[in-house]
Amino acid sequence: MYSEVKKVFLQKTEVSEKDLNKIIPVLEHRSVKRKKNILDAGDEPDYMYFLNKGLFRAYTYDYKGDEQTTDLISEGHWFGDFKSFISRRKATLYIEALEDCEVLLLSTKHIDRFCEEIPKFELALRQTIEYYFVKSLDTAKRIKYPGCPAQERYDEFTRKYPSLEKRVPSIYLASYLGIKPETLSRLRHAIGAEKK
Amino acid sequence: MYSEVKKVFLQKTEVSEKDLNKIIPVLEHRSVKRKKNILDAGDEPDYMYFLNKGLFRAYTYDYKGDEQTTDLISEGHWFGDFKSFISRRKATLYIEALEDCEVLLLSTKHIDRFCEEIPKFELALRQTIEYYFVKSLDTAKRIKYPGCPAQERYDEFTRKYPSLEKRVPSIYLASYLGIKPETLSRLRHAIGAEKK
DNA sequence: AAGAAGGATTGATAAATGTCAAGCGGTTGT
DNA sequence: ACAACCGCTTGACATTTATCAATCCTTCTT
Repeated sequence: MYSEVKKVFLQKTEVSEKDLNKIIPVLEHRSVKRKKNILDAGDEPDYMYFLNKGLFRAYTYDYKGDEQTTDLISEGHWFGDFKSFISRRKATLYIEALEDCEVLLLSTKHIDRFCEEIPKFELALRQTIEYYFVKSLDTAKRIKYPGCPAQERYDEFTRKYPSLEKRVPSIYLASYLGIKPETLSRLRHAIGAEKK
Repeated sequence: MYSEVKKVFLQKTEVSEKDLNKIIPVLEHRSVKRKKNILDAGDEPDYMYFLNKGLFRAYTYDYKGDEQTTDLISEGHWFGDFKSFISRRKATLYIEALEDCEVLLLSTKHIDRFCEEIPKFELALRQTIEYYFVKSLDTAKRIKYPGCPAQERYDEFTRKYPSLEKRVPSIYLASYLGIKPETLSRLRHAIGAEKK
């Protein structure tokens, strides 16, 4: 149950085994069924989440009122509405399970306490936020430049996340890539044809 | 010379007047002529910048080798290659003056020292990074969703930064919006016609 | 002041992608 | 098992935007 989150802490941060013994016990556990949301816009910034098993997508509504998938979250990652967490304002994101999921929860209160008590935890938190900062810079870069064909973005995605491509339903992947499902379908088929 | 940076510190952070007296004296000053770069990809993460006067743009090269303007920086803001600064790796951005500029520089060494000596400075730095984090999330959202016409993005820009619209040369604004200069020109003209 | 260079406009055309509509499987629930 | 539904695919067409080329207009240089 906790082996994955321990591994991530030990490999990616400087938090010690001893500190982990304080953190692990306060983690809550939650199962989230497919199609259920673990977070909705308007929720208080009460938790950050760690994904043990399953797959989530984050989405918002665009200027037209249509859902737009902004992020895909796979196992072994901390996630949540970082913007909400940082600013301590209500969430603006929705986060939905694409598969049945197992999640560990760390409350904001505990996070604040650990930041005071465990210097390396504060560092780890900052690094995690920075990681997502850099990721969002890359996302901004990814989405669309004049003349950059959707093909390019799709290829990059399959290169980067080969395993996700099959797990994510086309509608959400298309939205994530900034295209329509029909276009994605055609891209995929065109590739098959190209390779003969 | 330092009134603007003082104002920003006092208004946007909890750094005290007394702390400022330690910070201001170590600020370096640099003039940057139009079309000159204050930062190039490959540079060491040695400084963060504060823009006193003028206008900068940040750019990178896309998959085709074409310049892409990723950011526009106006007076009264801290700027630099945050990704490079956070990770302490060489810069990947280019930052070019669009007008003759006056810049204050704060070295990474001093930043690290102030982080140790002035708790509120560390907080201010984190807040600044978080501000840009949120901004980059919005940028990612801004650029392109399926069916979102360039018009929409252009309108949003003029609403948000009415003063910048006239100062930024069309080629760079177009690139920032993710369209070609010709398209931007047509959009602008179409608006005039619409309003009759 | 004349010429050169670069930016901005305009027009014609082509390419990419969205839209709408229909049909095809596979899954789910009763 | 059957019907209803949902997600995916495919086709025809419309729209948006890029591309290419020509010209105009500033600004800068000499």
